[in-house]
Amino acid sequence: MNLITLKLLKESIKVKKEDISKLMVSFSDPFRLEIIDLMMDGEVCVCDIMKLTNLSQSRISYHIKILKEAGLIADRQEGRWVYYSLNKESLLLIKEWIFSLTDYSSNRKRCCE
Amino acid sequence: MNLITLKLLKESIKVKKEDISKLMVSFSDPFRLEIIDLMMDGEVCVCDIMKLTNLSQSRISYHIKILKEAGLIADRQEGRWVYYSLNKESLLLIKEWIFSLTDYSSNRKRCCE
DNA sequence: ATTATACATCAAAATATTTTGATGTATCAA
DNA sequence: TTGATACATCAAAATATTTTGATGTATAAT
Repeated sequence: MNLITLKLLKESIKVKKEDISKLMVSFSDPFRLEIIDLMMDGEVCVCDIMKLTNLSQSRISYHIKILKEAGLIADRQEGRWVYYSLNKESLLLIKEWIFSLTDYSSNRKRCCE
Repeated sequence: MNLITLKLLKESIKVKKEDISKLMVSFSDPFRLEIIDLMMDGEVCVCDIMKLTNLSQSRISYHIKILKEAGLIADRQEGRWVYYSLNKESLLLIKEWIFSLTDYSSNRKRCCE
């Protein structure tokens, strides 16, 4: 079974483990966390990230691509610039998943038999 | 700067990006999510996981090791069996981090300049 | 003592991810 | 229309992760 049950306030929803793990891959690299951290203060372009970190342009574009493919960030082009920002919907999905982990994981010994 | 600021209800704490990313690596693989999912119902031994999934013993031990090194799970030996369970402290750390992501990430355009 | 079970660990192979430097495309300014 | 800027993409190399099958260690049952 490759689904995870998120037990939320009102209802249970099922989410594919692959979707969760793909989102989590976003957070599994310190450089991506750095980029995400910058986005918490608002939109950033690749050039902002270049100024604020020591990462090369293509390296940043690569990590941005990972984040985008996971659905974690949105982009908006304005002339030559592309502004990236965190996608609140996917953040909420993660939040709900973490909630179900922390709120429902039992203290029961021996789950099986 | 390799620290992340978690802005919590009462205080701000700083957490190393490497610690967060290591925890997040735990969730970045569907097989580990499967194992974590099983642990939500209580303690499991490797043999339980073998029965409930199609993973080989050494493969499970490998993933368990990743989870353990990230600090996500605790273990308890009882005779020949080792029982693994989720470590609530690290789950809370993740929860707090996700909170700071969702609650404080701004809608502000252009973070820089 | 011998054998079986539960699990860890190891080295090699298989895969996947990340980095680098180069090149390509679009936008804009002179 | 030439040159510069912002960024994406590419292929190759560098690295890291994952899987496999074998072997090792402890515990326990016979």
